[in-house]
Amino acid sequence: MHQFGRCNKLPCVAEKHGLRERKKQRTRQALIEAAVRLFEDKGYDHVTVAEIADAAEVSPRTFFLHFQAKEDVLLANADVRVDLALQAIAERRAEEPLSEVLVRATDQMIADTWDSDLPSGLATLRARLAASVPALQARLLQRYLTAQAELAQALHRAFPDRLDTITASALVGAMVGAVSASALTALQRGDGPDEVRDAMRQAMALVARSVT
Amino acid sequence: MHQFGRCNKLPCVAEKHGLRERKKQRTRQALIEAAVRLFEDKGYDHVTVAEIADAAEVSPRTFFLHFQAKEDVLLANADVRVDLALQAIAERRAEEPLSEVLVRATDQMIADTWDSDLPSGLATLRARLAASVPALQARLLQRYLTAQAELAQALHRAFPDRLDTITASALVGAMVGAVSASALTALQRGDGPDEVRDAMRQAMALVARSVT
DNA sequence: CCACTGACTGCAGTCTATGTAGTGATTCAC
DNA sequence: GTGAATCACTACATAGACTGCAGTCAGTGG
Repeated sequence: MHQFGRCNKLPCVAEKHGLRERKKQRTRQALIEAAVRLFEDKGYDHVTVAEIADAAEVSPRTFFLHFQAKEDVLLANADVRVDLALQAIAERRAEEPLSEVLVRATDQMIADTWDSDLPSGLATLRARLAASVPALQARLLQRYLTAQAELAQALHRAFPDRLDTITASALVGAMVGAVSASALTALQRGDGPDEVRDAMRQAMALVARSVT
Repeated sequence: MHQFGRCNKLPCVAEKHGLRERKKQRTRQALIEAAVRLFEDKGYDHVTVAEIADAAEVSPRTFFLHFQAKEDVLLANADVRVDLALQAIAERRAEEPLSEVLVRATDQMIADTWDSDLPSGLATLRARLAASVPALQARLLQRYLTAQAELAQALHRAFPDRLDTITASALVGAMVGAVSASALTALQRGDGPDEVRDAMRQAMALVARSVT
Protein backbone atom coordinates (compact mmCIF):
# COMPACT_ATOMS: atom_id res chain seq x y z
CA MET A 1 0.00 0.00 0.00
CA HIS A 2 2.52 2.54 1.03
CA GLN A 3 5.58 1.82 -0.97
CA PHE A 4 8.60 1.90 1.27
CA GLY A 5 11.80 3.51 0.18
CA ARG A 6 10.19 4.74 -3.01
CA CYS A 7 11.59 8.05 -4.13
CA ASN A 8 8.65 10.38 -4.02
CA LYS A 9 10.68 13.50 -4.51
CA LEU A 10 12.04 14.74 -7.78
CA PRO A 11 14.52 12.59 -9.69
CA CYS A 12 16.18 10.38 -7.19
CA VAL A 13 19.39 12.34 -7.43
CA ALA A 14 19.18 13.69 -3.92
CA GLU A 15 18.95 10.28 -2.37
CA LYS A 16 22.51 10.15 -1.07
CA HIS A 17 22.25 13.22 1.09
CA GLY A 18 23.64 11.58 4.16
CA LEU A 19 22.17 9.93 7.19
CA ARG A 20 20.72 13.10 8.58
CA GLU A 21 18.56 13.74 5.52
CA ARG A 22 17.45 10.14 5.35
CA LYS A 23 16.32 10.27 8.95
CA LYS A 24 14.37 13.39 8.25
CA GLN A 25 12.56 11.79 5.32
CA ARG A 26 11.84 8.73 7.43
CA THR A 27 10.23 10.93 10.05
CA ARG A 28 8.22 12.72 7.40
CA GLN A 29 7.02 9.45 5.91
CA ALA A 30 6.15 8.11 9.34
CA LEU A 31 4.04 11.19 9.98
CA ILE A 32 2.22 10.83 6.68
CA GLU A 33 1.49 7.16 7.16
CA ALA A 34 0.40 7.61 10.74
CA ALA A 35 -1.90 10.44 9.70
CA VAL A 36 -3.49 8.50 6.85
CA ARG A 37 -4.07 5.47 9.00
CA LEU A 38 -5.59 7.49 11.82
CA PHE A 39 -7.76 9.53 9.47
CA GLU A 40 -9.13 6.34 7.97
CA ASP A 41 -9.76 4.87 11.39
CA LYS A 42 -11.32 7.74 13.27
CA GLY A 43 -12.10 10.45 10.75
CA TYR A 44 -10.20 13.66 10.15
CA ASP A 45 -11.82 15.74 12.85
CA HIS A 46 -11.32 13.17 15.55
CA VAL A 47 -7.58 12.95 15.06
CA THR A 48 -5.36 15.52 16.74
CA VAL A 49 -1.92 16.52 15.62
CA ALA A 50 -0.67 15.28 18.97
CA GLU A 51 -2.01 11.81 18.17
CA ILE A 52 -0.36 11.75 14.78
CA ALA A 53 2.94 12.80 16.25
CA ASP A 54 2.56 10.23 18.98
CA ALA A 55 1.86 7.44 16.49
CA ALA A 56 4.91 8.50 14.51
CA GLU A 57 6.89 8.61 17.74
CA VAL A 58 7.94 12.22 17.46
CA SER A 59 7.08 15.38 19.31
CA PRO A 60 3.98 17.31 18.26
CA ARG A 61 6.27 20.23 17.61
CA THR A 62 8.07 18.21 14.96
CA PHE A 63 4.88 17.79 12.96
CA PHE A 64 4.87 21.49 12.25
CA LEU A 65 8.48 21.43 11.19
CA HIS A 66 7.44 19.17 8.32
CA PHE A 67 3.99 20.50 7.49
CA GLN A 68 2.64 24.00 7.60
CA ALA A 69 -0.75 22.83 8.80
CA LYS A 70 -2.63 19.70 9.75
CA GLU A 71 -4.24 19.53 6.31
CA ASP A 72 -0.94 19.60 4.48
CA VAL A 73 -0.01 16.11 5.52
CA LEU A 74 -2.56 14.89 2.98
CA LEU A 75 -1.26 17.10 0.21
CA ALA A 76 2.36 16.08 0.64
CA ASN A 77 2.86 14.90 -2.93
CA ALA A 78 1.00 17.65 -4.73
CA ASP A 79 4.09 19.77 -5.32
CA VAL A 80 5.77 17.04 -7.27
CA ARG A 81 3.00 17.00 -9.82
CA VAL A 82 3.20 20.71 -10.39
CA ASP A 83 6.90 20.40 -11.03
CA LEU A 84 6.22 17.71 -13.60
CA ALA A 85 3.82 19.93 -15.47
CA LEU A 86 6.15 22.91 -15.30
CA GLN A 87 8.91 20.75 -16.69
CA ALA A 88 6.67 19.57 -19.49
CA ILE A 89 5.93 23.15 -20.42
CA ALA A 90 9.57 24.14 -20.28
CA GLU A 91 10.48 21.27 -22.59
CA ARG A 92 8.34 22.63 -25.36
CA ARG A 93 9.75 21.69 -28.70
CA ALA A 94 10.18 24.41 -31.29
CA GLU A 95 6.93 25.15 -33.06
CA GLU A 96 5.07 22.71 -30.90
CA PRO A 97 1.47 23.95 -30.82
CA LEU A 98 -0.17 25.16 -27.63
CA SER A 99 -2.71 22.38 -27.49
CA GLU A 100 -0.01 19.72 -27.56
CA VAL A 101 2.02 21.32 -24.80
CA LEU A 102 -1.10 21.67 -22.70
CA VAL A 103 -2.07 18.05 -23.22
CA ARG A 104 1.45 16.83 -22.52
CA ALA A 105 1.69 18.79 -19.27
CA THR A 106 -1.74 17.71 -18.10
CA ASP A 107 -1.11 14.12 -19.07
CA GLN A 108 2.03 14.14 -16.93
CA MET A 109 0.02 15.15 -13.91
CA ILE A 110 -2.69 12.61 -14.57
CA ALA A 111 -0.14 9.85 -15.04
CA ASP A 112 1.62 10.71 -11.80
CA THR A 113 -1.67 10.74 -9.95
CA TRP A 114 -2.54 7.37 -11.38
CA ASP A 115 0.89 6.04 -10.46
CA SER A 116 1.15 7.19 -6.90
CA ASP A 117 -2.10 8.40 -5.44
CA LEU A 118 -4.79 6.28 -7.01
CA PRO A 119 -3.49 2.78 -6.28
CA SER A 120 -2.56 3.67 -2.72
CA GLY A 121 -6.06 4.86 -2.05
CA LEU A 122 -4.70 8.23 -1.04
CA ALA A 123 -6.66 9.96 -3.77
CA THR A 124 -9.85 8.29 -2.63
CA LEU A 125 -9.25 9.20 0.98
CA ARG A 126 -8.41 12.74 0.03
CA ALA A 127 -11.52 13.08 -2.11
CA ARG A 128 -13.72 11.65 0.62
CA LEU A 129 -12.23 13.87 3.28
CA ALA A 130 -12.21 16.94 1.07
CA ALA A 131 -15.91 16.47 0.48
CA SER A 132 -16.68 16.33 4.18
CA VAL A 133 -14.09 18.52 5.88
CA PRO A 134 -14.40 22.20 4.95
CA ALA A 135 -10.95 23.09 6.26
CA LEU A 136 -9.37 20.49 4.04
CA GLN A 137 -11.43 21.55 1.06
CA ALA A 138 -10.32 25.12 1.54
CA ARG A 139 -6.67 24.16 1.83
CA LEU A 140 -6.90 21.98 -1.23
CA LEU A 141 -8.35 24.81 -3.27
CA GLN A 142 -5.68 27.13 -1.97
CA ARG A 143 -3.01 24.73 -3.15
CA TYR A 144 -4.67 24.43 -6.53
CA LEU A 145 -4.74 28.19 -6.85
CA THR A 146 -1.07 28.71 -6.19
CA ALA A 147 -0.23 25.85 -8.49
CA GLN A 148 -2.48 27.28 -11.18
CA ALA A 149 -0.79 30.65 -10.92
CA GLU A 150 2.59 29.03 -11.46
CA LEU A 151 1.38 27.01 -14.40
CA ALA A 152 -0.36 29.97 -15.98
CA GLN A 153 2.77 32.06 -15.71
CA ALA A 154 4.87 29.32 -17.27
CA LEU A 155 2.40 28.91 -20.09
CA HIS A 156 2.27 32.63 -20.67
CA ARG A 157 6.06 32.71 -20.93
CA ALA A 158 6.08 29.76 -23.30
CA PHE A 159 3.53 31.40 -25.61
CA PRO A 160 3.99 35.13 -25.10
CA ASP A 161 2.34 36.12 -28.37
CA ARG A 162 -0.49 33.66 -28.27
CA LEU A 163 -1.57 33.98 -24.64
CA ASP A 164 -2.01 37.09 -22.54
CA THR A 165 -1.99 36.75 -18.77
CA ILE A 166 -5.73 36.48 -18.41
CA THR A 167 -6.16 33.89 -21.14
CA ALA A 168 -3.36 31.79 -19.72
CA SER A 169 -4.99 31.86 -16.30
CA ALA A 170 -8.35 31.00 -17.79
CA LEU A 171 -6.90 28.12 -19.75
CA VAL A 172 -5.08 26.62 -16.79
CA GLY A 173 -8.09 27.21 -14.58
CA ALA A 174 -10.33 25.46 -17.06
CA MET A 175 -7.96 22.52 -17.33
CA VAL A 176 -7.44 22.06 -13.62
CA GLY A 177 -11.10 22.69 -12.89
CA ALA A 178 -12.32 20.23 -15.47
CA VAL A 179 -9.87 17.48 -14.59
CA SER A 180 -10.39 17.70 -10.84
CA ALA A 181 -14.17 18.00 -11.14
CA SER A 182 -14.42 14.94 -13.34
CA ALA A 183 -12.02 13.02 -11.13
CA LEU A 184 -14.06 13.92 -8.09
CA THR A 185 -17.28 12.82 -9.75
CA ALA A 186 -15.73 9.54 -10.83
CA LEU A 187 -14.30 8.93 -7.36
CA GLN A 188 -17.61 9.65 -5.70
CA ARG A 189 -19.27 7.26 -8.12
CA GLY A 190 -16.94 4.58 -6.84
CA ASP A 191 -14.92 4.16 -10.00
CA GLY A 192 -11.63 2.29 -9.94
CA PRO A 193 -8.24 3.84 -10.74
CA ASP A 194 -8.42 3.16 -14.47
CA GLU A 195 -11.87 4.63 -14.82
CA VAL A 196 -10.87 7.71 -12.86
CA ARG A 197 -7.87 8.18 -15.10
CA ASP A 198 -10.05 7.86 -18.18
CA ALA A 199 -12.47 10.43 -16.79
CA MET A 200 -9.59 12.82 -16.22
CA ARG A 201 -8.33 12.30 -19.76
CA GLN A 202 -11.78 12.85 -21.15
CA ALA A 203 -12.02 16.15 -19.31
CA MET A 204 -8.59 17.11 -20.55
CA ALA A 205 -9.60 16.43 -24.14
CA LEU A 206 -12.68 18.54 -23.70
CA VAL A 207 -10.71 21.58 -22.61
CA ALA A 208 -8.00 20.96 -25.18
CA ARG A 209 -10.66 21.37 -27.85
CA SER A 210 -11.07 25.00 -26.87
CA VAL A 211 -7.59 25.79 -28.15
CA THR A 212 -7.42 25.28 -31.87
CA MET B 1 -31.44 26.08 1.66
CA HIS B 2 -31.78 29.80 1.06
CA GLN B 3 -31.85 32.12 3.98
CA PHE B 4 -34.80 34.48 3.97
CA GLY B 5 -33.29 36.55 1.27
CA ARG B 6 -35.60 39.33 0.34
CA CYS B 7 -32.97 42.00 0.39
CA ASN B 8 -29.56 41.01 1.52
CA LYS B 9 -28.04 44.30 0.57
CA LEU B 10 -29.14 47.90 0.89
CA PRO B 11 -31.10 49.15 3.89
CA CYS B 12 -34.20 47.07 3.63
CA VAL B 13 -36.38 48.95 6.05
CA ALA B 14 -39.46 46.84 5.67
CA GLU B 15 -37.93 43.99 7.68
CA LYS B 16 -40.24 44.39 10.67
CA HIS B 17 -39.59 41.09 12.36
CA GLY B 18 -40.02 42.54 15.79
CA LEU B 19 -37.67 44.29 18.14
CA ARG B 20 -35.68 41.19 18.93
CA GLU B 21 -34.83 40.55 15.30
CA ARG B 22 -33.90 44.16 14.71
CA LYS B 23 -31.54 44.10 17.67
CA LYS B 24 -29.93 40.97 16.32
CA GLN B 25 -29.36 42.50 12.92
CA ARG B 26 -27.93 45.57 14.59
CA THR B 27 -25.28 43.60 16.43
CA ARG B 28 -24.57 41.63 13.28
CA GLN B 29 -24.04 44.83 11.36
CA ALA B 30 -21.93 46.24 14.17
CA LEU B 31 -19.71 43.17 14.00
CA ILE B 32 -19.30 43.48 10.24
CA GLU B 33 -18.50 47.16 10.39
CA ALA B 34 -16.07 46.75 13.26
CA ALA B 35 -14.36 43.93 11.42
CA VAL B 36 -14.03 45.89 8.20
CA ARG B 37 -12.66 48.92 9.96
CA LEU B 38 -10.13 46.89 11.93
CA PHE B 39 -9.09 44.89 8.89
CA GLU B 40 -8.45 48.11 7.00
CA ASP B 41 -6.47 49.51 9.89
CA LYS B 42 -4.29 46.61 10.94
CA GLY B 43 -4.64 43.97 8.26
CA TYR B 44 -6.65 40.77 8.41
CA ASP B 45 -4.09 38.66 10.20
CA HIS B 46 -3.41 41.16 12.93
CA VAL B 47 -7.01 41.43 14.03
CA THR B 48 -8.39 38.90 16.49
CA VAL B 49 -11.98 37.90 16.86
CA ALA B 50 -11.84 39.17 20.42
CA GLU B 51 -10.90 42.62 19.16
CA ILE B 52 -13.77 42.65 16.68
CA ALA B 53 -16.23 41.62 19.35
CA ASP B 54 -14.81 44.21 21.69
CA ALA B 55 -15.13 46.97 19.11
CA ALA B 56 -18.71 45.93 18.47
CA GLU B 57 -19.27 45.87 22.24
CA VAL B 58 -20.39 42.28 22.41
CA SER B 59 -18.93 39.13 23.82
CA PRO B 60 -16.45 37.17 21.70
CA ARG B 61 -18.81 34.25 21.95
CA THR B 62 -21.47 36.26 20.18
CA PHE B 63 -19.28 36.61 17.10
CA PHE B 64 -19.52 32.90 16.50
CA LEU B 65 -23.25 32.94 16.95
CA HIS B 66 -23.42 35.14 13.88
CA PHE B 67 -20.56 33.78 11.76
CA GLN B 68 -19.24 30.29 11.40
CA ALA B 69 -15.66 31.48 11.13
CA LYS B 70 -13.59 34.60 11.17
CA GLU B 71 -13.50 34.73 7.36
CA ASP B 72 -17.26 34.63 7.03
CA VAL B 73 -17.72 38.10 8.42
CA LEU B 74 -16.41 39.42 5.10
CA LEU B 75 -18.40 37.06 2.94
CA ALA B 76 -21.61 37.63 4.85
CA ASN B 77 -23.35 39.39 2.00
CA ALA B 78 -21.49 37.79 -0.85
CA ASP B 79 -23.61 34.73 -1.36
CA VAL B 80 -23.08 32.72 -4.44
CA ARG B 81 -26.31 32.94 -6.34
CA VAL B 82 -26.48 29.50 -7.82
CA ASP B 83 -30.20 29.78 -8.17
CA LEU B 84 -29.83 32.18 -11.04
CA ALA B 85 -27.66 29.79 -12.98
CA LEU B 86 -29.90 26.84 -12.19
CA GLN B 87 -32.87 28.84 -13.31
CA ALA B 88 -31.10 29.80 -16.51
CA ILE B 89 -30.48 26.14 -17.23
CA ALA B 90 -34.05 25.18 -16.42
CA GLU B 91 -35.38 27.87 -18.74
CA ARG B 92 -33.69 26.30 -21.69
CA ARG B 93 -35.68 27.04 -24.79
CA ALA B 94 -36.52 24.13 -27.04
CA GLU B 95 -33.60 23.25 -29.27
CA GLU B 96 -31.42 25.86 -27.64
CA PRO B 97 -27.87 24.62 -28.07
CA LEU B 98 -25.71 23.64 -25.11
CA SER B 99 -23.21 26.40 -25.60
CA GLU B 100 -25.86 29.09 -25.40
CA VAL B 101 -27.39 27.71 -22.23
CA LEU B 102 -23.96 27.50 -20.69
CA VAL B 103 -23.10 31.06 -21.57
CA ARG B 104 -26.45 32.35 -20.40
CA ALA B 105 -26.15 30.61 -17.04
CA THR B 106 -22.58 31.73 -16.50
CA ASP B 107 -23.28 35.27 -17.56
CA GLN B 108 -26.10 35.45 -15.05
CA MET B 109 -23.77 34.60 -12.22
CA ILE B 110 -21.06 36.97 -13.35
CA ALA B 111 -23.46 39.84 -13.83
CA ASP B 112 -25.35 39.33 -10.61
CA THR B 113 -22.30 38.82 -8.46
CA TRP B 114 -20.74 41.93 -9.81
CA ASP B 115 -23.83 44.08 -9.75
CA SER B 116 -24.60 43.34 -6.15
CA ASP B 117 -21.02 43.70 -5.04
CA LEU B 118 -20.38 46.98 -6.74
CA PRO B 119 -22.62 49.42 -4.90
CA SER B 120 -21.40 48.21 -1.55
CA GLY B 121 -18.48 50.09 -0.12
CA LEU B 122 -17.11 46.82 1.19
CA ALA B 123 -16.72 45.36 -2.26
CA THR B 124 -13.32 46.92 -2.81
CA LEU B 125 -11.96 45.78 0.51
CA ARG B 126 -13.33 42.31 0.02
CA ALA B 127 -11.77 42.04 -3.39
CA ARG B 128 -8.44 43.28 -2.13
CA LEU B 129 -8.44 40.96 0.83
CA ALA B 130 -9.72 38.03 -1.20
CA ALA B 131 -6.76 38.50 -3.50
CA SER B 132 -4.21 38.66 -0.70
CA VAL B 133 -5.44 36.56 2.21
CA PRO B 134 -5.26 32.87 1.37
CA ALA B 135 -7.85 31.87 3.92
CA LEU B 136 -10.40 34.19 2.37
CA GLN B 137 -9.43 33.17 -1.12
CA ALA B 138 -10.08 29.57 -0.30
CA ARG B 139 -13.33 30.25 1.49
CA LEU B 140 -14.68 32.22 -1.41
CA LEU B 141 -13.88 29.60 -4.01
CA GLN B 142 -15.17 26.95 -1.68
CA ARG B 143 -18.60 28.46 -2.08
CA TYR B 144 -18.36 28.18 -5.82
CA LEU B 145 -17.15 24.63 -5.55
CA THR B 146 -20.18 23.50 -3.58
CA ALA B 147 -22.28 24.91 -6.38
CA GLN B 148 -20.46 22.91 -9.03
CA ALA B 149 -22.10 19.60 -8.26
CA GLU B 150 -25.55 21.13 -8.40
CA LEU B 151 -24.85 22.86 -11.67
CA ALA B 152 -23.35 19.77 -13.23
CA GLN B 153 -26.36 17.73 -12.28
CA ALA B 154 -28.75 20.31 -13.67
CA LEU B 155 -26.82 20.48 -16.90
CA HIS B 156 -26.78 16.72 -17.18
CA ARG B 157 -30.55 16.64 -16.76
CA ALA B 158 -31.04 19.38 -19.32
CA PHE B 159 -28.96 17.54 -21.92
CA PRO B 160 -29.31 13.86 -21.03
CA ASP B 161 -28.30 12.60 -24.48
CA ARG B 162 -25.54 15.03 -25.12
CA LEU B 163 -23.80 15.02 -21.72
CA ASP B 164 -22.92 12.08 -19.53
CA THR B 165 -22.20 12.71 -15.85
CA ILE B 166 -18.46 13.00 -16.28
CA THR B 167 -18.62 15.39 -19.20
CA ALA B 168 -21.12 17.59 -17.40
CA SER B 169 -18.82 17.77 -14.37
CA ALA B 170 -15.85 18.50 -16.53
CA LEU B 171 -17.68 21.24 -18.36
CA VAL B 172 -18.91 22.97 -15.21
CA GLY B 173 -15.51 22.50 -13.60
CA ALA B 174 -13.82 24.06 -16.59
CA MET B 175 -16.20 26.99 -16.57
CA VAL B 176 -15.96 27.73 -12.87
CA GLY B 177 -12.23 27.11 -12.85
CA ALA B 178 -11.56 29.38 -15.78
CA VAL B 179 -13.77 32.20 -14.57
CA SER B 180 -12.40 32.08 -11.02
CA ALA B 181 -8.80 31.89 -12.10
CA SER B 182 -9.05 34.78 -14.52
CA ALA B 183 -10.93 36.89 -12.00
CA LEU B 184 -8.31 36.26 -9.36
CA THR B 185 -5.49 37.06 -11.75
CA ALA B 186 -7.16 40.29 -12.74
CA LEU B 187 -7.75 41.19 -9.11
CA GLN B 188 -4.18 40.52 -8.15
CA ARG B 189 -3.06 42.62 -11.07
CA GLY B 190 -4.97 45.49 -9.53
CA ASP B 191 -7.69 45.71 -12.16
CA GLY B 192 -10.87 47.64 -11.48
CA PRO B 193 -14.34 46.06 -11.31
CA ASP B 194 -15.10 46.46 -14.99
CA GLU B 195 -11.83 44.95 -16.08
CA VAL B 196 -12.31 42.02 -13.73
CA ARG B 197 -15.75 41.41 -15.17
CA ASP B 198 -14.34 41.51 -18.67
CA ALA B 199 -11.68 39.02 -17.71
CA MET B 200 -14.35 36.70 -16.40
CA ARG B 201 -16.34 37.01 -19.62
CA GLN B 202 -13.27 36.35 -21.67
CA ALA B 203 -12.63 33.17 -19.73
CA MET B 204 -16.23 32.14 -20.17
CA ALA B 205 -15.99 32.60 -23.92
CA LEU B 206 -12.86 30.49 -24.02
CA VAL B 207 -14.56 27.55 -22.36
CA ALA B 208 -17.71 27.99 -24.39
CA ARG B 209 -15.63 27.38 -27.48
CA SER B 210 -14.97 23.82 -26.38
CA VAL B 211 -18.62 22.93 -26.90
CA THR B 212 -19.61 23.05 -30.50
C1' DC C 1 39.04 15.90 17.95
C1' DC C 2 36.24 19.81 17.82
C1' DA C 3 33.29 23.34 16.08
C1' DC C 4 29.02 23.59 13.79
C1' DT C 5 24.81 22.62 11.72
C1' DG C 6 20.18 21.25 11.97
C1' DA C 7 16.55 17.94 13.34
C1' DC C 8 14.14 17.46 17.15
C1' DT C 9 12.23 18.45 21.96
C1' DG C 10 9.51 20.71 25.89
C1' DC C 11 7.15 24.45 27.40
C1' DA C 12 4.58 28.39 27.60
C1' DG C 13 1.68 31.11 25.14
C1' DT C 14 -1.92 32.98 21.46
C1' DC C 15 -5.90 32.42 18.97
C1' DT C 16 -9.88 30.13 16.80
C1' DA C 17 -13.81 27.67 17.84
C1' DT C 18 -17.17 25.07 20.75
C1' DG C 19 -19.76 23.19 24.92
C1' DT C 20 -22.30 24.55 29.10
C1' DA C 21 -24.93 27.02 32.14
C1' DG C 22 -26.90 30.71 32.96
C1' DT C 23 -29.49 35.96 32.63
C1' DG C 24 -32.52 39.20 31.09
C1' DA C 25 -35.27 41.15 27.67
C1' DT C 26 -38.89 40.21 24.25
C1' DT C 27 -42.77 37.52 22.68
C1' DC C 28 -46.61 34.53 23.11
C1' DA C 29 -50.60 31.96 25.18
C1' DC C 30 -54.20 32.38 28.06
C1' DG D 1 -52.21 41.56 32.31
C1' DT D 2 -49.55 37.75 33.82
C1' DG D 3 -46.96 33.64 33.63
C1' DA D 4 -44.41 30.77 30.44
C1' DA D 5 -41.58 30.09 26.61
C1' DT D 6 -38.18 31.88 23.54
C1' DC D 7 -33.86 33.58 22.26
C1' DA D 8 -29.97 36.73 21.81
C1' DC D 9 -26.41 37.28 24.57
C1' DT D 10 -22.99 36.58 28.40
C1' DA D 11 -19.34 34.44 31.41
C1' DC D 12 -16.67 30.55 32.08
C1' DA D 13 -14.23 26.58 30.73
C1' DT D 14 -12.05 23.74 27.37
C1' DA D 15 -10.16 21.63 23.12
C1' DG D 16 -7.00 21.96 19.76
C1' DA D 17 -4.12 24.27 16.00
C1' DC D 18 -0.15 26.74 15.68
C1' DT D 19 4.15 29.70 17.23
C1' DG D 20 8.34 31.49 19.70
C1' DC D 21 12.02 30.33 22.45
C1' DA D 22 15.55 27.98 24.59
C1' DG D 23 17.49 24.37 24.66
C1' DT D 24 19.64 18.94 23.53
C1' DC D 25 22.04 15.82 20.85
C1' DA D 26 23.26 13.25 16.79
C1' DG D 27 25.53 13.83 12.26
C1' DT D 28 28.71 16.42 9.48
C1' DG D 29 32.92 18.43 8.02
C1' DG D 30 37.32 20.34 8.80
